[in-house]
Amino acid sequence: MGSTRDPDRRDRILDAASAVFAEKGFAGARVDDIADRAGVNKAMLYYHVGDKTALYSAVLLRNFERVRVALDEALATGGSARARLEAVITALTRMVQRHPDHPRMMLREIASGATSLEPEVLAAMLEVVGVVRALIAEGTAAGEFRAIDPVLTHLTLVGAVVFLNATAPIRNRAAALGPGFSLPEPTTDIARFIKEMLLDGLAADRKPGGS
Amino acid sequence: MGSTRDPDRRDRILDAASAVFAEKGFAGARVDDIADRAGVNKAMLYYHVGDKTALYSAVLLRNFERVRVALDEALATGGSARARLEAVITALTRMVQRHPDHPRMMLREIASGATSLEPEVLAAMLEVVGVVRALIAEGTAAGEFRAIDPVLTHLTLVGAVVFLNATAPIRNRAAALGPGFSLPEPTTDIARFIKEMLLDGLAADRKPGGS
DNA sequence: TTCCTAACTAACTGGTTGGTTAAACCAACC
DNA sequence: GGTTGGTTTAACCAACCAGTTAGTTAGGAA
Repeated sequence: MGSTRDPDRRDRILDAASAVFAEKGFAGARVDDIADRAGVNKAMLYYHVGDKTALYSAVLLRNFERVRVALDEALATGGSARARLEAVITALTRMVQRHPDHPRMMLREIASGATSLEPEVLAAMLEVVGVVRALIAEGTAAGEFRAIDPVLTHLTLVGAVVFLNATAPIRNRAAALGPGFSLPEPTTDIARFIKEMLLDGLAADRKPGGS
Repeated sequence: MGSTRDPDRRDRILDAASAVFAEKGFAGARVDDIADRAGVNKAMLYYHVGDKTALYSAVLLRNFERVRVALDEALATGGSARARLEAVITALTRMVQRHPDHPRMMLREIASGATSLEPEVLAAMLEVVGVVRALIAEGTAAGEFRAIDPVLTHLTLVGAVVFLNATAPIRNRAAALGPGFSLPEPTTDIARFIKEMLLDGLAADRKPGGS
């Protein structure tokens, strides 16, 4: 039976937890803080979701599901592998900007070696990785992309999207320190940059033989 | 005056702190744990370095200095901007693999928005960024690189190096879960991949008109 | 009305943790 | 052999924090 008082209390709890975990990390997050932001008594977190680790896993699972849905939509646009890859980059960029909590949490997970990531969450992540990997492999097979490692390519892509967006606060702080460093880019600019960079490379003259 | 017993006790403390901060993050790190790993009494940390935040900043400052030196060496090899950029990528990759603590700490800093990064540390970081940024700008001016945002390019580059290396543990865990996912790459492979990817792009056919 | 159960709360607990302190130690110099 | 001053230690403490618990509220069923 759902709550008689507030049916989506669990969602509000997960929202608050996502924000706090992203901001402070697992160890830095205070359960009382999460409860306060969610506007509920702390014991309710334990009643509705579970302990701190269960809360953490629940947040990651929900957030990965969001990404998976967004990627499925991007792939559904059809077209060439390149066109779909561009759609994926756009979707990822929009996702990262609309729900910045998720990449922030994952950055910390990567830093810690994902030692505490539950198998369930790991599986959700691999599902997302698989989508992009398959797309790149398909593009390579179709002759659209160079023969290139699909997993490393996927990581470079995600790394670029996450880095360019997640470093925005640090760049703003840098801009405040010294002049001529600021880079307040609009959403579309970052996505466009990544597409150009990854697809066409940095070199002005492309060497065809340079496998 | 330095310690009469052990002149590099401070270095040993910083080494231990670096390892623990990288593994657990600032909030997750236990001062007692750092002291144990350094093989000293906890009070020695406060005597030689300072409190937990001072310890953290001292570690980052030392680690950034290492990166700066490595980049200076890479730039000193001379040659075209492209050649020097390749040297930089090699140096960064080697650096990340030899001292993985630093990128792990910085990943967490990026995740938290660098709100707790002291100005002194921020300046050390900007110095490193400036080196690569200048090199890219020079290459663009010389016609070697396309006209492209140097800071975003730098971030993409660093993001790729860090991501491809820092995700190794998570990929190994993934490989243990499902078959056909593993990617145990040797050092040089990752550096070569990044060079090809960033310089020549992903596309099999480069479109010259693509801005 | 009475009883039952899910939802909720305030207050507490037991363990942890960053930081301190007073005393001890030790090498050098007089 | 005594003194000085940097170095080291064990023990301690106050604050903090995840998790629990005893008890309350409200709505629906009998």
